[in-house]
Amino acid sequence: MPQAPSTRWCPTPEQLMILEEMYRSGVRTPSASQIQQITAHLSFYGRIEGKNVFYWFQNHKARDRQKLRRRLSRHQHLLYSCSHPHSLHRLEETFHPPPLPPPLPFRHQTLPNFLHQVPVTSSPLCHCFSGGGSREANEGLNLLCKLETGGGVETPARASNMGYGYERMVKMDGGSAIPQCCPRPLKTLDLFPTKSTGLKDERSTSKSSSCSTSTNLSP
Amino acid sequence: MPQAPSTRWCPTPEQLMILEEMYRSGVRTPSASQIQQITAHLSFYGRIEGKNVFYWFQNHKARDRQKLRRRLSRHQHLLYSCSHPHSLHRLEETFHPPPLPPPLPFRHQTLPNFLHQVPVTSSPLCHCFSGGGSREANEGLNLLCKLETGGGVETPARASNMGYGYERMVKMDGGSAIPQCCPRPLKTLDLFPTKSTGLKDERSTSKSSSCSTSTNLSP
DNA sequence: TACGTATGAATGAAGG
DNA sequence: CCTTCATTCATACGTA
Repeated sequence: MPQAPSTRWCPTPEQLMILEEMYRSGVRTPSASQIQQITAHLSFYGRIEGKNVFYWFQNHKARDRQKLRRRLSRHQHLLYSCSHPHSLHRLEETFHPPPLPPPLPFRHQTLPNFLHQVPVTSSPLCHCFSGGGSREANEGLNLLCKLETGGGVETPARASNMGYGYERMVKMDGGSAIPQCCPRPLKTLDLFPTKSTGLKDERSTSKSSSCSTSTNLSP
Repeated sequence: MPQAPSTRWCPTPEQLMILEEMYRSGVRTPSASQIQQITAHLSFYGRIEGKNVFYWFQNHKARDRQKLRRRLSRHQHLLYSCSHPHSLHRLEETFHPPPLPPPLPFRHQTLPNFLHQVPVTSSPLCHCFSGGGSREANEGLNLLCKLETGGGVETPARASNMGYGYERMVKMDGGSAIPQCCPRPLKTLDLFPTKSTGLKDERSTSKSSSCSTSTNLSP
């Protein structure tokens, strides 16, 4: 049997190749229609859904960035100790030998074609998903910049100024009408009997939390 | 050590259960005071902040909408392909029946209640946060209506609002955008034509300086 | 058999 | 609300 209703999508070699090619070409965050097209095309090589494409790019980009960040921080340490801030800028160029295809400046090789809507492409598929170039193009540098500046201090304040959504709301409310009752579930409100079945799996001991929706009790 | 300063909140099973129950009951965008109350209650089951509740609802709502959209979109595709047997593109949804876990159905059993603005709540907690039932009530229908109407045909110019995460695109593609992507790598296919009607569509093209996909050599 | 890695998928959190 | 990012979960696969 070919396979059971595999729960998870797995790219076929062709699909993967194409996806990577596109990524290399600069596609990082394909738009709705792009994904649609990509999906349509890739579906020729095997089962695939839009979300797969979406996730693929999302993950790929994130991981790419992650690696880069890792490396950067590592090297940063070295340089940092040398107390030569300006050298950081050349960092990436300095050390990104060949391990992974960094957000290379595709701009000057393949993308331009798309930008002109000229079908000339190394790969038959790519030009279809050109998207824009500049954005992705800058992305690489941008990332580097961000990383560089952020360096070791990541995630700025999180409590101070939460953001637009919630914080603001709270402010508006001014904290007035809500007389936060008791810190514990009111007796009357005992809805769901807290099953003592031990659902509390919670890896509290773990360093962080995880959130697996219980909806997935699969094998 | 109970736990390190976990960076991220993760709902305990109880919290999650309650939140879901409330959501099912119609709570979609709790007000500040509601959030506070909810938070107060949930805090009994574990650490939790108002913003967590806030985000949870926001994300959950979006996700829920995604599913709906996806559903509709799939439906569309089916219909589309039916009325257009000519369509070459075989959408994944079209030919792979039920390979993936069905996006469990919207609680039509519960929603109706709100529609009547009847605070019928299966859980004792709910009534505390009933807020304006009607509001949420309409929200549900509203969403459905919107999706249904917009889904089918050439969606006016409402491509702007799509889910997030991933489905945002699915919606856009709606049925109009899909060019004729052959099931196999074409030689010269037109890039995404319909791109975006006029919405922001910030991505691919850097800043929509003026043109769309064309040469957008950065400044 | 037991880890370590790669990666699809999911979701909390923000920014705007 | 929309979009993106970061983290994390779960699993398949490889290697010792």
